[in-house]
Amino acid sequence: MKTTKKDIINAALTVFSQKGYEGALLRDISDSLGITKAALYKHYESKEALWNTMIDYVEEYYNRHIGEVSNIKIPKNWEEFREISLRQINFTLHDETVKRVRRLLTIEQFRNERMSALATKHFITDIETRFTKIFQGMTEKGILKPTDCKILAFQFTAPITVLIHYCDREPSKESEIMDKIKEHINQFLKEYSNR
Amino acid sequence: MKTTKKDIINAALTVFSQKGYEGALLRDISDSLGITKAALYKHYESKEALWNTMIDYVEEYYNRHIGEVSNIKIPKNWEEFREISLRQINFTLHDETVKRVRRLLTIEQFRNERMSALATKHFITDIETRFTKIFQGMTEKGILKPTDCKILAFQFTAPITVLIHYCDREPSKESEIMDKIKEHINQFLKEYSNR
DNA sequence: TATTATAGTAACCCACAGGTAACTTGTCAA
DNA sequence: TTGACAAGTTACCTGTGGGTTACTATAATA
Repeated sequence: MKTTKKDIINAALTVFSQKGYEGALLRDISDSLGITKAALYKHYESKEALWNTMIDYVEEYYNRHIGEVSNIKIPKNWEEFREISLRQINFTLHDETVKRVRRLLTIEQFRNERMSALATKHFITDIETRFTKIFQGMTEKGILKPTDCKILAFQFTAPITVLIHYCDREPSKESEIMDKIKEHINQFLKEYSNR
Repeated sequence: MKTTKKDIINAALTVFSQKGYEGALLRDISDSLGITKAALYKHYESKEALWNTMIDYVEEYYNRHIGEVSNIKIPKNWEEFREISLRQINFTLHDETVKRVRRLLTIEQFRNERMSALATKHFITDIETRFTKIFQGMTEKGILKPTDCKILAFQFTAPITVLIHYCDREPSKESEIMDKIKEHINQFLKEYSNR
């Protein structure tokens, strides 16, 4: 059974997201696939080329699973809003690929323009856009009284973003972090529902 | 004029915060001081030792300038609260050492326990503690009606933290990021003042 | 003035990472 | 059956980064 390009990309993502570009060795990647370093060169002409192809993959994966904004479901009430939010948080927090991408963006965001742009898209723009749409939809349905949905979306999501980073850093504290996320959501609902 | 240990630490912080531990070369550090790599070994026995000493310095600098919690001023009204907040944000955003420390923590937080703990302290715990005290003080003064000050502090500071990271990543967008920070503060004040 | 410690230099060593070359093996189509 | 290609291996080259050594210059002190 031969190693596919995709296998290599996955292995690369795992290693790069743990050690960063400089720290990651081609040997780490090849070892984890049970092949030799030289075999990698049958698929990618250099470490740099492997890196770039991996970023393409990462970008595409991310857009497909998280950035996608065309099929957003507008909750019918605040309870459903909570459920949808928690479901998305759980996915983001536990999907292995998404986790690796997040680590990668975090540690490599200052190394090149592309990573920097992706980090902003991932950590700020896309979530904000998504929740802005949700809040706008809820306003239309009369569940939320008219406000600036964009700033509201940012205030709702940013604390969650911070806590997700926290969880990436110290996974052993996941349960208390989840509590804090729920507390934040509760407080938010208390403030904005029924008004 | 001889190179002092402090000079070296500062140069090290600059280089490490730009390239990370692996990416930083002793040559980068020595060059920026106008000395040779070998001269560094008169002061520090290894790259690792230099790194560790630098972290000590970073920790101490941070505690002295930001973590310090004994002399917190409680604002007399919401307008003063805004001023105090903005002053602190401006310091955090522009102090060169603090900026470097933040970059360092960001890119190295997954590499060792010490950095991880420091990152959590820096990005979450300390700011939360500071603003919890401020909100408690304001509650006592009757400016803020009694609530859970801790969660409130978190909800106030986390969005700012996210935007500060954004600004580190894309400094050219500083002015619009500052606008967003101000918008967040305005919205927050609208929500919590006069109630 | 001689001594000694400190901070510096140039030149080197060694381990090792990225990358290449030459050879092998397995699979599949003609 | 065989030729061709893809994917693998071992052994090697080369640059380079961390670290050492032996030597020098300077400034303070006995």
